[in-house]
Amino acid sequence: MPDPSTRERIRDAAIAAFAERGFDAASLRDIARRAGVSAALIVHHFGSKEGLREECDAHVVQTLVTDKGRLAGGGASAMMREALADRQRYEPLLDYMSRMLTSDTAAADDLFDSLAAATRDLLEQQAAAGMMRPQSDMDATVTAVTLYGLAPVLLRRQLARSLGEDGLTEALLRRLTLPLLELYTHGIYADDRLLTAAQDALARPLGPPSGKGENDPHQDPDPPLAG
Amino acid sequence: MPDPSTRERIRDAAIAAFAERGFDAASLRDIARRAGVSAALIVHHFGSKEGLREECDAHVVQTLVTDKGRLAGGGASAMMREALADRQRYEPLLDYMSRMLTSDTAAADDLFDSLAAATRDLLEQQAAAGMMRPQSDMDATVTAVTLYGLAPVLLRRQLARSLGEDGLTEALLRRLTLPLLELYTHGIYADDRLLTAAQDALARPLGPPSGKGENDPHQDPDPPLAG
DNA sequence: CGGCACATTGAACAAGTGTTTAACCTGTTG
DNA sequence: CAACAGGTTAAACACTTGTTCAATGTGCCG
Repeated sequence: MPDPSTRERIRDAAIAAFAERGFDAASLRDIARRAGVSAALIVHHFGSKEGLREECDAHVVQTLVTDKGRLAGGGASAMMREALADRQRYEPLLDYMSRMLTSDTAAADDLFDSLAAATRDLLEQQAAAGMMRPQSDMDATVTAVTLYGLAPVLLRRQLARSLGEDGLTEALLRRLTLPLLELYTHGIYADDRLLTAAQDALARPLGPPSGKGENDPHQDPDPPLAG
Repeated sequence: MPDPSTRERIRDAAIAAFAERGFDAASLRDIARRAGVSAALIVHHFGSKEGLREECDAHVVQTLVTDKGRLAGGGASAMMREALADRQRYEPLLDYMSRMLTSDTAAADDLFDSLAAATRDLLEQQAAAGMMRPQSDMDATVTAVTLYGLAPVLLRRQLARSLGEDGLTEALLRRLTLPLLELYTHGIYADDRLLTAAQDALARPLGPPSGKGENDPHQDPDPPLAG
């Protein structure tokens, strides 16, 4: 590719800096040093640090979502495949994305909506192909599956550390493939006990705690951790 | 409870400030104002802002994990149950926890390890009771289930927005209960196609992409999003 | 060449940062 | 009472922050 314009160099340096240290902690002078320019030039080009952020947000969203229609086809898997293939280039983007998704900016909402839409496309496609069990609440399923797909990215540090790997390596992702596909194919529970109990509990009119306490699934909003 | 000591007032104000605006963005003067003291007093009591952070980290971890043995018994569900019951008090803690888990501090690692350990206890307990299907890689399952349990907390803003709720309301958690329990009980897929394909792919020695591209599960590190 | 637009810069600015210092107040102890 | 210890503070310090300003280059058009 031709040598990037100064604007682009600044933008990429900013993305890297924001990804590494966060928006507040990354200073204009730090970004300027990375890009080999002066701090004043950044303001000249982007108006303000906030303007720079908006441009970075937009660019990251476009690169991750819109660009080359990555999501339209293969879902987030294509994204991650590329991320693995060219890790050095994509790592800042994933860091940036994580920071974005936990912030409350309009760009974060756009990004999440795009990801959720891609997830919905994929699931509906699979449902149409008869690969999916009928879902009682498709919107909730789509949102949950999107959340679950993002969790390994947001918590990749803990994920890697917990399984003794160094970052989101291919070995780590290989290792996760089967357990996750098993979960999505058969679940982890051997019978319907918890599910039917929860169905019963939810069928009751909502009211005060039943008093059964610990074992009342109605009060168990976090089945994954609590069963 | 008796009126809290000045130290505790400062610590709680700091937790709220850090949770709301992040460690860097929350200034000592801001925290001081919330606690009704001077900035100098904070340094007097905690040595430095970093010292204050460490004490906040430790206190949050203890409150969420150790205190009253919440996790030992009911897993994160007990935690969330309390969080719902006394939302105003626990919201800062959840915000703080989210920020902590995505930072790279020792306290974050401790917290995650505690959560993972609690998850492991629960799963092993359920396995012993014959409630669980046999898992091919228990460590990976434990880590994944822990990640998935945290995802709704870390992304609670997007979760709520996506399903048209205002925060982690009880209605939202009720709505998620069945879809998630269905997932954990039956999975979402109707047959073994994807799973067996992945098993085959992983059984092959690792090498270059098979050329099948989009449908090669070996290259699909993110089943939840990509199927 | 002159002139104009634009990229680029170092220096300065006001505001805010964490931290230090010296003092003040308020008890308690001898 | 005096002396001390500790909680508490306002003020100052050195520093960094985002931003502004005036100036210097640089290339293009007439």
